[in-house]
Amino acid sequence: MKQQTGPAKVRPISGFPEWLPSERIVEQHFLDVIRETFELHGYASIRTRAVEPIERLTSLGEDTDKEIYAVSRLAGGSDDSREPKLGLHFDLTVPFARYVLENSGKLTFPFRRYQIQPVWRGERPQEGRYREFLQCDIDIVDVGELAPHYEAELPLVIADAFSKLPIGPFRIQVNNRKIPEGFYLGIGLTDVTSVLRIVDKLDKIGPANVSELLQAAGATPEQAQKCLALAEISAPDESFVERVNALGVEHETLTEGLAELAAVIRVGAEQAPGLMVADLKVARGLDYYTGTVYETQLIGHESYGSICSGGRYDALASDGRTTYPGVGISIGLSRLLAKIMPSLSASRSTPSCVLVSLADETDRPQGMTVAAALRRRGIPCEVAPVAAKFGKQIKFAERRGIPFVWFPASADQNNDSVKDIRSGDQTVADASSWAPPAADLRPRVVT
RNA sequence: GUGGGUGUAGCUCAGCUGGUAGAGCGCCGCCUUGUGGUGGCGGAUGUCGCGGGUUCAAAACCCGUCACUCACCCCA
Repeated sequence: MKQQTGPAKVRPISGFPEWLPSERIVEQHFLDVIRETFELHGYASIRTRAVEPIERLTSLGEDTDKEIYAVSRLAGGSDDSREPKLGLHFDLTVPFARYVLENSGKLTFPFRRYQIQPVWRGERPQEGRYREFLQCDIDIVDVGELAPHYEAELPLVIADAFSKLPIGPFRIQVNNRKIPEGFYLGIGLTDVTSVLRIVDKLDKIGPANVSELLQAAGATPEQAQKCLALAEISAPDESFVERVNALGVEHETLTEGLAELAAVIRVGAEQAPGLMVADLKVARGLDYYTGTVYETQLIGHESYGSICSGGRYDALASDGRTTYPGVGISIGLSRLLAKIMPSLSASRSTPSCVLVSLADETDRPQGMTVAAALRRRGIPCEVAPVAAKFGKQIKFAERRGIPFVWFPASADQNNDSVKDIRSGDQTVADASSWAPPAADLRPRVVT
């Protein structure tokens, strides 16, 4: 047996990102804003377990199962074989659909909920693509029928949240699955999924390559041309309907999709001009979507992909007798932050606003009393780790970005005083009444 | 899963055709005998990813392996 000389070297695990304290402050700010906004719009919070029976996760599409992380006891023996095999959820919509079925008798419909949790996908990581990441999800489900106006509501909620965050300009692209589906069927292409998948690459590989791939998949040059013509349609208003009609393809599903998308875009144009764009190439990977689909890109970072996606699903939650159609959209918070974190920072790496200094270790009780008085009034603070030269204690605060150092009264100073170490200003202060400027109370996100 | 790139100090990296490790930043101490930031002086830190091979000699060359990373696939 080989002798272990020391602990194994610690290493990051690819695809499982972790933030430093100052970055986590930024993330928490985003979480606070998103949560407040969701609640402002009346969404109730739920949390679901991390695992679902693998069967439930895989019943939705062929592509998903290879991404699922299985969960089992390390020492699981034969007595475990009766339990369902478990997997970590890869999104929040599937667990939510299960939760609705399980609690349908206790929920009131239409039910609107938000859910902020990690999800797991066993993919090869890349920039902005992780194996564990945070999603912030809102969904609305109803019994039997779901009013179409909800499909316009969700992007407006997202826009409200994003407008309060330092992420720059963004655009929500909306499409309706029925449009490409009806269109492809209308021109005689029956493998809708494959065609969608190819057309989805348009931005990345260009029209010529898309055409080539389509023809390799069995389309005629004319069919490929039509697909491209449809995919290239994009409009901030209902004008896309005429442009589609001008292509001269007729199909019942297409007509339905056009009407539905037009309704969503109309509301968007009224309530939030410039936010939504009808973009007929948007496809969305997950195949449980049946109508409206959303993607969101940061303007100027289009090739980064979508940072917030979702859509309408009519058949995801069904117990055989009753169906609960829903519509949802999810912020890929980890992906969003990965892109913009380099341009952001926290004003300090700790919540502490004040460091209470100690002239001598015997003064610690006095320092703790000062700290308690500050905390009673909501001022985050901590007492110096050791009594040291004041210069060292100031440096301790400075390295963490703590803006104030408190000096308790001493033999040569009758009063407590507090120093703003950024300006150097020091004033006499009383722990029962002094307060920092509001802007300094909590760490801020700065751009 | 497939293909490319990279692994040297806490961080960013240098290290030529082999001669057993360096810089900047950061960190610590002192100048500064209880109020920091600038400046000066001094200091600590590496299984050179891991295992094997070639060689008198390997961070360097060869083989393997692992990790990270980029692209494909797919997606937030």
